[in-house]
Amino acid sequence: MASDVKSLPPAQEAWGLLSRLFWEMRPRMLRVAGEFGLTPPQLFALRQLDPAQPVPMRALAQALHCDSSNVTGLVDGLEAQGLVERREAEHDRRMRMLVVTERGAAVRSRLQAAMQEVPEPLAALSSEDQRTLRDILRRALG
Amino acid sequence: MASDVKSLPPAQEAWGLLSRLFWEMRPRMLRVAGEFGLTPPQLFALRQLDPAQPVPMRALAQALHCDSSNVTGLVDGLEAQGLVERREAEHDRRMRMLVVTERGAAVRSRLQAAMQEVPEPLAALSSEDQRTLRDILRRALG
DNA sequence: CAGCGGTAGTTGAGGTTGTCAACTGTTGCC
DNA sequence: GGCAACAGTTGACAACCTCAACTACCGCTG
Repeated sequence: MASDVKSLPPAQEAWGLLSRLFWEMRPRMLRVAGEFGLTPPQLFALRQLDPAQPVPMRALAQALHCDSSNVTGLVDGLEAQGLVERREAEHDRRMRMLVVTERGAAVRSRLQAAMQEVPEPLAALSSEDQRTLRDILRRALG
Repeated sequence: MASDVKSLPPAQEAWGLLSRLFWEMRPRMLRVAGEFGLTPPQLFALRQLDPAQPVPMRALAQALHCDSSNVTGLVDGLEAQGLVERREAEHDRRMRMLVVTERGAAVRSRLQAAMQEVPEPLAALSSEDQRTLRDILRRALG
């Protein structure tokens, strides 16, 4: 029954292992979001925003692969916590530029640090494996 | 500004690249769920269930990292589509065993195949890179 | 065997996410 | 000026998710 695992193509087996890794990281994401008083979608939204460069809400909607009307509510939440501000755009009064506040940038930074923490299974690899893994992923995604 | 990217520890850079890969796979997951008439949580639930071995709902809740009451509604949906059945447990009448129906197993199988399809960036790697990647991930997660 | 603590699952309240359709205000172009 | 297109909001509606309260059941212990 389990013997056919051996016959999987290498890339497919690798992808399966990666899927498992990500599934196992889900609780951590939920925990981090909770620690910062954010819901997961709010966390993704804040992570997506760049404190150094305001973007219109439309851009955030595209980045999150969701409807604009959804972003309205999401930003409402972030704005209510003082993490983000809606600012009028210079040359187009239809747009509202999303500006990450100072407090928002601080939260985002700590949040990023928590999310970027290397998962145990990868951290346990040898230095050489870590470097090789990085090199391969650079070739794939760089 | 971007120069500090080079100074990232290999494992952390690798993890960052993997995070990006998974984020990019999100649309595919949403599409697959839609194609089978499932919502993403329902997809995860069905994927989690083993057609060969019924489990109590409690086990599914733990596997999904969510509350039991949530699973009630999730299973309601799957059951309404004839993909899953609630069956009484043999020796403990508190439990309801979740049984994947024949139709459920068929859907689950096609769904798994779609999700297991190797993402483009990994598929584009050389055969050697693919094998090396698999070997490293086996060491990390095997 | 009666009772008691603990467990499995459901229900209902309340808040968030997400989509779609309809709407307002604005822009760019003919 | 007029008009199609765009940005964002609103409202309706469905789903998700948690918590607290509840029912039914188990197992143990006195």
